[in-house]
Amino acid sequence: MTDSAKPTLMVVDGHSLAYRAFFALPVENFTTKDNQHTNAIYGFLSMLVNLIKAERPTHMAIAFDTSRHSFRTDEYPEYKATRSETPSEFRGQIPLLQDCLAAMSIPVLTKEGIEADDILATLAAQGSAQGFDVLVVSGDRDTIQLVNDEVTLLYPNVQGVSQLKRYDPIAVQERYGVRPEQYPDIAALVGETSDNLPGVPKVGEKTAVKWLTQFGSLDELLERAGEIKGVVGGNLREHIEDVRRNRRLNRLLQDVELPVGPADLETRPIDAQAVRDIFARLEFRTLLPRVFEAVGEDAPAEEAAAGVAVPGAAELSAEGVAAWLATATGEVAVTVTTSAGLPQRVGLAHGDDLVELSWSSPVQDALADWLSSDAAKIFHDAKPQVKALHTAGVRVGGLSYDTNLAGWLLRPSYPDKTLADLVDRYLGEKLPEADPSQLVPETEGASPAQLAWFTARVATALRADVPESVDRVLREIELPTLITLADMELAGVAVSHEILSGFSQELGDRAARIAEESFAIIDREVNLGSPKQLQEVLFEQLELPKTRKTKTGYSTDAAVLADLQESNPHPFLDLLLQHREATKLRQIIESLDSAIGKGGAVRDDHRIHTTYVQTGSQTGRLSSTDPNLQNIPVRTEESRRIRSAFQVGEGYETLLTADYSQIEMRIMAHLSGDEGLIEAFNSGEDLHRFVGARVFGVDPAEVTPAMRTKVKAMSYGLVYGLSAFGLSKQLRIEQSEAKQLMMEYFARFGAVRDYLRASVLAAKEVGYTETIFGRRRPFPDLVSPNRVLRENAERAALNAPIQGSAADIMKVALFRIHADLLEAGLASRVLLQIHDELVVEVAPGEWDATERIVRERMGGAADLSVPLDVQVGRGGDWNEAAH
DNA sequence: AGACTCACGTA
DNA sequence: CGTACGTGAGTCTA
Repeated sequence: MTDSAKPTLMVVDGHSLAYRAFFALPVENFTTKDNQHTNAIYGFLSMLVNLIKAERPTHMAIAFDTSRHSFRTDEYPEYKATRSETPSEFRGQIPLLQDCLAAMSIPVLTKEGIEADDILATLAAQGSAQGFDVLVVSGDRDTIQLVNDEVTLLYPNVQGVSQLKRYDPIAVQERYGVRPEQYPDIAALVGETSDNLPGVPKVGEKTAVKWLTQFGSLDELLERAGEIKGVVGGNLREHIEDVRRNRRLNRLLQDVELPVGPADLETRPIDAQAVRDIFARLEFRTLLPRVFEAVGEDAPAEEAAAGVAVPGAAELSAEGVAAWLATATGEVAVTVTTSAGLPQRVGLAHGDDLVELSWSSPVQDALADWLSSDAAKIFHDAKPQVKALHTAGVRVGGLSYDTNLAGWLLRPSYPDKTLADLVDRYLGEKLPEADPSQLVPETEGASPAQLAWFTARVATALRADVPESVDRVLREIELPTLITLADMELAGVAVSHEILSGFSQELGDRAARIAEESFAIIDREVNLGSPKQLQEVLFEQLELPKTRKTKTGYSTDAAVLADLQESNPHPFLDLLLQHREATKLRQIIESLDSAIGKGGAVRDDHRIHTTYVQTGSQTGRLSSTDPNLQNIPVRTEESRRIRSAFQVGEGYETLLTADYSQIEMRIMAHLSGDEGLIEAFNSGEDLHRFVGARVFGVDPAEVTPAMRTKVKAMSYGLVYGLSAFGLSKQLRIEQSEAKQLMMEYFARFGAVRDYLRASVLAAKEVGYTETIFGRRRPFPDLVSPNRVLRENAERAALNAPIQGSAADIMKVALFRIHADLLEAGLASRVLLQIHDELVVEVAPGEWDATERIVRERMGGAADLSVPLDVQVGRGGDWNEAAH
């Protein structure tokens, strides 16, 4: 029994136990929505939690193998060679399991060329020497040799990992008939099929034990092998070298050099938030409370919820509101419920003082002044509420915090966007919500005032977490942008149904014609929109060569079809591409057409009102939905007809488009300080011509279109972390030529490469990237042991400050233009933002003033070492205005 | 009905 | 083996 005065060191073979869990648990039940298998992780953690609870170790470590390769395979290449390939579904779980362990503050130990069991052996030896009770947890029988009075082995029963058998010296003697240190001798004689170590034929445990008892030791037995009679005696003499080799290989190293010793492995408090995060990602629900219970900590979310009393709200009259507002100093949290785009009820919270009122005309008057004043107001997801108030004729002022935006800025990768999510995450409480599945809900949802109260408390919690630079982005960029977006969404953009429907008809007819034609060629009718059926036609019927693999088969995307057309020309391929193009355009047109007149304050206003999702990206960009107006086709002549349907609306004179030229490359020039690139932008020369001249060593005038294409692809690729492989694929050139191109490029613009390298390195150091304005994006995967994850993170981290700074600059320009137009009393208004482009609707007689504001604000949005070039166009529709 | 995959539009 | 998005059709699953 464990002496309670002695510390307990528990060392675990992570690999072997996770592997057992992998086969013990059905993978179907343990797959996240992102298709990540988690059965091994779950099974292992479940076992570990039970162990911690039962054994209460004071010190702990988990060891993992680094690879198949070890000093054992060096000596005997066949070692473990018969083991089937580790399934990739298993291998992928190991880094995630290690992430979980990191969150639980449990040290993970690995060493190149050394197996996990050798690490266990070393720690066990050190631990028992230093006065620990040692628990070795492993699924490998070789660890039996470690058992002694201080070291106990916990070994999984045959079925799975739920039951562990405890082996002390007595239990080993009972089970195997020898002392623990003799077990490797038995194993050497019998052999270990799972390690591909053949033993002596016809010799099993019984015979081996008999011999060892008889001769006293393995050495003695081998020495006097001649004395053994019969077939087994002959077998032994024949396989004596195998036995010696087995014994060498199954001896565990007890002197592995490790960066830590037992004393360094003291259990530490878990990182509750990190555990919650990764468990959420792995969709583990029941495990969370078990973890907290096992380590003796409260599960904060559940525990705290019970104790919170939500204050009730007083219903106020118009007079009451004015009086209440007069006494409410400092920030007030506001929640406006809306219906059909208009305010419904308003809840206010000032500390624990909650009031609530219906949006009716007398109340409106009492509130309007305060709402539009500078008095500080906190919202959660203010935009729809601001829109409703603007529609009701009350402009919102004093927006001081938005918990939705703050939550996003703090963790742009997290999908928790609702107030309930934030209440859970930052307060550890549960927001009362009505169960939508019940007709008469048993639980009542929070009232508007209570929502405001929760919002205010979440804001306090967030403010404690949000770094100063990020808080500035919130106050100085995001909040002003929010007000602007509200007005842009309300304004909408006029779109001609006539133009769209005519074009749609035309494309529909064309698609039908192409389909007929293609069916004639392949002699059957298939659904050309079905990748599955297409694969059948292309790769079975027409026997075209198989292409790039996808999850479910072979790709039939446009790039692949173009390649096929080149190598194996077939009329069907061309028709298929044409069909895709026509149906795609038609589909875009149809969805635009059906969006006309919806979502605005006025029905049938012939305009499209998109919704900008301010928290829709991880870089700081906006996204646009319902419909997405940021991906309207533009590349082909035909697709530009769609843009001509976006027109200047009634009461306005013309559309103005303004876009930043090469903003990302300019940011790159600024951030890298590359003198060549800065000169390129200051020279006034065409960027790609200038760069091409430098790279190819010719005069700018001598840069051929082919040269320009190459450096252009290279320049843009840089921003995305493009490799020589990717560049060669895009330009359809040899990889060696792509490599050469990159070399030449960096020979002339070396500071760019230096910057990119240093920027990723710095991100690895601090764990996040930062834009020029201080917006951050965390990148935990930069230090992931999983190569794919890590390299993806590296490319994203390379791009984030560049794309993010561009987004910041555009937002600054956007809200300043919006503010200037309002302040100048102009009717002209910004309608659309497409990342580096704005579309403005200009009222009669306001062109000059509007253009001046747009140019000034866009050009002056940031102070870079290169100018921000702005291109302005004018026209009656979006296509015309683009020139 | 809801989730997933593929393909494809934009910056 | 190139970043950031949203949408729609087909297909699979419950």
